[in-house]
Amino acid sequence: MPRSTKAAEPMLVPESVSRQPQQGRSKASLGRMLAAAEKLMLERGNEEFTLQEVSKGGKVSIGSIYLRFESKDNLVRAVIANELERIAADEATMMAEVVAASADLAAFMPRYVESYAEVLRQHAPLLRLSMQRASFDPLVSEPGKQRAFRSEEAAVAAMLGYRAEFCGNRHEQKAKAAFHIIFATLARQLSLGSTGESASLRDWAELKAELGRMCLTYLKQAE
Amino acid sequence: MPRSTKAAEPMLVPESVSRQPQQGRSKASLGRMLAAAEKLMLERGNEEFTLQEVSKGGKVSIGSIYLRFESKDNLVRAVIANELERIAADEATMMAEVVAASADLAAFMPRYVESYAEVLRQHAPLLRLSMQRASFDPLVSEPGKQRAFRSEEAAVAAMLGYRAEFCGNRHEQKAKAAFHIIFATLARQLSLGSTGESASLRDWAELKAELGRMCLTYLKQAE
Amino acid sequence: MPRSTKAAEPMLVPESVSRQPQQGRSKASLGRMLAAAEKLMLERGNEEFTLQEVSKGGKVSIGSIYLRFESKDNLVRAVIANELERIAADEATMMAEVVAASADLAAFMPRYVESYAEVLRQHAPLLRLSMQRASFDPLVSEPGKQRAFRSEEAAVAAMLGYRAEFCGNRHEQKAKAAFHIIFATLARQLSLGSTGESASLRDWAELKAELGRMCLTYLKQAE
Amino acid sequence: MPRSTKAAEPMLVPESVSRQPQQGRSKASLGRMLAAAEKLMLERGNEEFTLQEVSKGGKVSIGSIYLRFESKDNLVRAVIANELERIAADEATMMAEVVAASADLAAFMPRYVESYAEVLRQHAPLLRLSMQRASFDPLVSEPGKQRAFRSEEAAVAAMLGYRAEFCGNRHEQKAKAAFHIIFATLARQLSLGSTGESASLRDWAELKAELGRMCLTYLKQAE
DNA sequence: TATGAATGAGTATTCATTCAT
DNA sequence: GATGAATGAATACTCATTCAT
Repeated sequence: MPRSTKAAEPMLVPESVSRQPQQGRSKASLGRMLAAAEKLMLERGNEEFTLQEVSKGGKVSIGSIYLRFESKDNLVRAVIANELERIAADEATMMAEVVAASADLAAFMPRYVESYAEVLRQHAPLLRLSMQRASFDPLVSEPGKQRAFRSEEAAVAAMLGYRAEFCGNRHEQKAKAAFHIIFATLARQLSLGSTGESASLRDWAELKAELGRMCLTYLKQAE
Repeated sequence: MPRSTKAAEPMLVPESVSRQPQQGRSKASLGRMLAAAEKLMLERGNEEFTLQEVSKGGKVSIGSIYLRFESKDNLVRAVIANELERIAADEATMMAEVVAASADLAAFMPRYVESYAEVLRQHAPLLRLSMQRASFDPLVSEPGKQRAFRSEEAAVAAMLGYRAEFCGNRHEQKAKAAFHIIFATLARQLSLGSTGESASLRDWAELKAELGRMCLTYLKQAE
Repeated sequence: MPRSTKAAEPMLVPESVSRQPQQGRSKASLGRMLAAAEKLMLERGNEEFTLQEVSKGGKVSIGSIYLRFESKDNLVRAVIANELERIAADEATMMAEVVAASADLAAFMPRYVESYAEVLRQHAPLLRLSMQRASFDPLVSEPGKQRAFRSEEAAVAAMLGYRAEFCGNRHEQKAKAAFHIIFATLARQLSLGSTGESASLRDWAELKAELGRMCLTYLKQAE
Repeated sequence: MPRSTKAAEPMLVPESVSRQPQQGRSKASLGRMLAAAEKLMLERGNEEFTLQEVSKGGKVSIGSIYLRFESKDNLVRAVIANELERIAADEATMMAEVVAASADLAAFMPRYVESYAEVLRQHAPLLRLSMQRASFDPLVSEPGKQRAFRSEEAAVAAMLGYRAEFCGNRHEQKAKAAFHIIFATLARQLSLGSTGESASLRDWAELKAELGRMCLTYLKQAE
């Protein structure tokens, strides 16, 4: 793809890039082509595979792929969209569990950092591909932004559940800042944004601990 | 490049990817080809240009390019290496100025965050390319890590200059954590890691302020 | 079709390319597919359409098309054959009227040229497609020749009805020549043979008049 | 080609579709690719060949073809343009000879018909391809029209050289009509416009004779 | 040194035809 | 009879790299 995309519906749910609701045999073959494509994307990179390979690996004909997807680009987007849906679900579950288990902010913050890190870590490989692609494909970046915004809302809401413990009065603002800083730090450590210069701190576990501590101190003690 | 790299010398100084110390006319034409390549990379992306275009834009023959660089990949790496050197220089200057102007940690932290953000912002476009490429090219990611490590050392040293004000006794560890968190947050906000999901906080200026405040509180008050 | 044709029955009546005498619903759907194909052929060219499109436009399944026609080629031939039948009918009617209305050769010739031109003009679009296809498909060119031969016979017979006025004694030969020249000139002017270089005479009406005059003079006065 | 063409310079001289004036080895390889393409076009039809085949047959690399021609379409156009130039030259020579050898119109007309028929016959195969292509490619049809117009001018001028013998006073008009009728008849007989329904007159030699006679009678005796 | 013409492997996409239902 | 999902062969074009001059 020469780094440009057509008109474009802004949503990246699997339905917007795939073609028809499938069932039975069709659904199975759709699954096989998505799985084959995902495998290749993870091994080689977002676009570094051929449809020939997907056809072979997924035991589907080339024509079948074009029956479901308008283009190779849309196949790539579908793989990403699928993963983003799984992540959103995991994130929601995680957040509910963390809130339920945390009596106060001091319990919440480290647990949240740790759990969020784990969710991201589990999905890191495809998340990385998703973010790489988002850097030039609006059909991926737009819905990605939506999703990030909903993550922020959920996290901010959870923190504000402990607002009685907050210091100062810019509660929401501070919660937002905390979320951004947490996400940025975790993403970087998991090399989501890129691989390059991350992971130089000997102890990643340690950074997570400091991150929780920092946010806790910030929310409770910064004016 | 199909995501693989040959032998691979681990350094990415301009000399390791370029061929020989140039002089006079040769040096000028080397400059023109680097400038032409950089322009194209910024306009289109890391590899989305042809050597034909570099040849035209830089008024150098294709043969000349291969006289200086073993491959197109090495040309790309040289452009990146050049920029990384400029960044390192700017960063060192910036750090010296910030330290000189800051009497205590409360003065240092916000000024450092602000100034570092500015340095990164100025170099963001090529830095973005550099990080994209680092995600699959060890010849870019390895030296990138080195450079990041030196940035960390400098920042940690600067913060430790104010260690008397630190709370607790894990001084170095906390300084390292602060640096990581600052860098990750700034990088993300500048879309260095990718573009996708960044920049959802209304006020980027505000995030920088919070970031400084958070680190300050953390260093001075977290046990 | 890569310019080759199988076995090949030499007739191109609709029955030879279609499969069975249809009736009721089937006949209606046959009509719809022929109409849809004709529409597409006129819009885009002889083969520049897909069966998918015929299926959609004619509200018939792809399978249905293959139930009636052995191949896409035969569908195209059927569209052409249908049109050729319509033309033959129009031509016969036209000829009868012209003869009935013409007392002598001086009345007949211009009227015939004019009327024949009108018949060809009305059918020009499909006639053009027919002739394009005939250039490489014997299944179209062979029956086309038959039809042209019958046109010639009818025209020659009509002219010979006025043989008393002919000069010289190679009556039939001259009538044939006149027919050929008339047909060739009209066909060219209507861009039947191709589009290219036709229609450069300012006044097409004028050319028809000259054509009639020329043939009249030729038949009555050439030795 | 999906039957549409870009902006388009209206001329179809070899220079407008080819890329650079060649010399030496380059010129030879350009010649080989044109010859190979022409051979394939004559065997199969205008576009019914692959560049792979041209590469093999002409002993040139695919890349070389694209070095000379922007597209396969332009290669086809170049083959046609070359032939059109040769035809124009032959036609001019022929016309000069015919005029030089003809004392009066009675000598000129049959000789002209005969000679023009011969020129067209010699070039018939490629001329046929040219006209087929012209039916949908303006880059071929436009210059084709120009060329036809110049043919008309030359023929009309030649006939008017004998205007003293003309009857009536619409001299130019009649000469034009005669040319059109001659060209149309010859073209049709040579199956230039298509193949289909031509050549049904037993004796093609005879038709040419009648054609000459008809035009002669027309010019000298039609009022 | 310097040039830039020549090379040719590699790949997304279309669409006539088949055949299980 | 009717359907339309599945098949997969076939092909124009790009561009990094080489090497004769």
